[in-house]
Amino acid sequence: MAVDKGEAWAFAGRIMTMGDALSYRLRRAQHAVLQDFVETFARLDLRPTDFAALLLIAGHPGLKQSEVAEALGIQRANFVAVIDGLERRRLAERRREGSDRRVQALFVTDAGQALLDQLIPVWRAHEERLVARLGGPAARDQLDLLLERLYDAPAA
Amino acid sequence: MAVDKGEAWAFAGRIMTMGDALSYRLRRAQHAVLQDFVETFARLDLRPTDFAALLLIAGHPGLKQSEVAEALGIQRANFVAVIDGLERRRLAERRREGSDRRVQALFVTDAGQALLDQLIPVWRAHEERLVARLGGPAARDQLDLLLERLYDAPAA
DNA sequence: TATTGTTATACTCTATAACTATA
DNA sequence: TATAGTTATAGAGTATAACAATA
Repeated sequence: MAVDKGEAWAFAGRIMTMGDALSYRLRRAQHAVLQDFVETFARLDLRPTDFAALLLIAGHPGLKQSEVAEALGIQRANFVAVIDGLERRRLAERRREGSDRRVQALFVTDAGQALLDQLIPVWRAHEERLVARLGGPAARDQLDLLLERLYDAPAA
Repeated sequence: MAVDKGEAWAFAGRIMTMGDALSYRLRRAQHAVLQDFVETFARLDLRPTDFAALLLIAGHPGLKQSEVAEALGIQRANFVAVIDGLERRRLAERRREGSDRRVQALFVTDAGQALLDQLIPVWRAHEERLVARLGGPAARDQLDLLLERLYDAPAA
């Protein structure tokens, strides 16, 4: 491809669009993966955040709401509706049990644990579908590494 | 894969959380990159979609609204506000010029082109910042390849 | 009938400020 | 004063239905 002259936004001989942007590819990939996830869990009426919260609380019983929210990367204010929903469905529960009566300690109920036991294989299948698209476990590990560099790196 | 008993959600001997999920890493990475992008362009009051639209129209003058919307991956209904904004600021314009009087052909104005000429280096700097985080151009190419596999692949 | 641009609407996610009860 | 949880609210981004003009 030649072509240029005059148009300073052309680079290395070709017209640039956001298709050349990493942010664009990330957005497309994230959207595709999210769709697969949502479709996988839709029939169970569980959104990604619900599942992530259940999984985290099951692995670390007694975590505070604000700790779970932070680990999930959402505002504690926005986590209230999430835990409200899980509690209403009797999948998780809040308990004021420490000496500090401000904190809500979180636990997964037996029903929540039973649901998780069902869901883990479904999630694993979802992950394996993605690994297959990527070309195998080695490719997945490579992708994990690269993605981590993007968000672990100091903000420039 | 052995290990299980009782807690079926523990796998390979460790507690699983969404931190092990590809969707989670993608979300984090996409968020980090988007933040860098937004901060880079914030002082110019240009959001990612504005920039992407300008760039695309500049490279392909006369595109229809619906074509730009589709290329950008947004609904044509939601693109109306985007092009409204660009037109109000005299960066792009709509023209009914074909034989089909339903279509709006889009063009970048001189002011829009001048802004783009300023913006391209800023965008390039943003991309180079990301490449540096990734570890170099080879890593970026590798990431591009992997991301494309995620969204180009048939939906399973 | 079908399509282009448009309007209206709704739903999710995210972000912020301010309140309450505790500490 | 400060903190945990909560409420309310506002802004993006996204998705769908329906309409007018035109084909």
